[in-house]
Amino acid sequence: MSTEPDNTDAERRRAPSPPDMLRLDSFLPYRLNVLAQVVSEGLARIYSQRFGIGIPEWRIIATLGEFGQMTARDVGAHSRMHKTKVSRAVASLEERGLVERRANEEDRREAFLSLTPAGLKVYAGITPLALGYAERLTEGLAAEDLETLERIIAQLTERSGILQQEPPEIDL
Amino acid sequence: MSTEPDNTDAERRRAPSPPDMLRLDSFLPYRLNVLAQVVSEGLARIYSQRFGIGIPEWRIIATLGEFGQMTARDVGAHSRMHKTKVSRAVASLEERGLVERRANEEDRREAFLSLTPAGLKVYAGITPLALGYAERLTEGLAAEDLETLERIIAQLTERSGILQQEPPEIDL
DNA sequence: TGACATTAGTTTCATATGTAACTAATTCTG
DNA sequence: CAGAATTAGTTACATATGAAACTAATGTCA
Repeated sequence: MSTEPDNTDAERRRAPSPPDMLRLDSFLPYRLNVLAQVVSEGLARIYSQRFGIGIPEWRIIATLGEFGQMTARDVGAHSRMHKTKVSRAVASLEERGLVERRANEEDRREAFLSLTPAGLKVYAGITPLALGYAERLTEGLAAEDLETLERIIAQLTERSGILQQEPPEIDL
Repeated sequence: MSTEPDNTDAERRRAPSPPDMLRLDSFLPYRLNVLAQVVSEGLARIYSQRFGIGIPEWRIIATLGEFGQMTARDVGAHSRMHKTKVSRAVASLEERGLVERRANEEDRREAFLSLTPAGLKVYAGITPLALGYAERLTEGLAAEDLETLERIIAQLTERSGILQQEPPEIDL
């Protein structure tokens, strides 16, 4: 009941004893996760202490800083954050005077969010630090590799979205 | 290349009139995070329901499945999980009879962890699903791009480790 | 040897998170 | 139009998490 015959043998190294061998060090979901986590933490270390905000708050500030005015729903959709996470982070930012809400008179379920002047200041303070971090992170890479990376990330992100739709019921 | 990489916030307090623009859609830490999350969730969707285990548990099973016998410390170091997360996940797996501990008689602080036969069965069940998922995820990519991706991920992971000013307790 | 430091692992505690239930507003259907 | 269904957003609750304190074993060094 163990094996599935659907592994391409091209890059499949037949490994030790028992079942299908999974090499974590070359397993893409795992590698991606480790990298993303380490990068996120490294970046957060730069701004969290200094500006007293966490990752979800920063994402909201960055999104509003870039797009100006959005509903909570759109912020969440764009940054792929759960709506309760967005709701709580926005509440916290509003309390601290960094974000303000303006009710949409045409649909009063939603509200437009935007940065206050104080919020813009935080945005302006963190942005160069964030850009500097990304710059230091990638400064060893060839420009061409960086381009390839961005293209592949886009492809994979789209593809993984598509995979969600497919029937999660495979055989077995 | 654009700005000074060493901007202490004292120097950067006043922002350039329009703040340095941050485009989230091409900001690497952000893109990486979105991708990793979406991929992780997609994979977890496949095994969590069916086998009743979460991400930390799966990582431990995968690590022990690959390396056979390790201490909790080494599992954590290899999979980059916090030691309390490892501790709790191992406790849960032991309770369910998927992992067993064998005290190290030469150093009784630590114990060797390994998969039980039942744990091996879960490992054998999930592994082909995980490999299949990764396969479907990347099947649209050119083999060459995939190689490049893996190389860059390795480079960035190492680089981001170096960028940590205050290394917590992670080696590798 | 005997304090002191270190290490593996656990537990405590406060916080962060997601699911599901909820409110209020809007849209859809007949 | 009424009532059902949907949607934006919040809240309640249970779980997951990490920092720090703790336990027990080992290492260090005078």
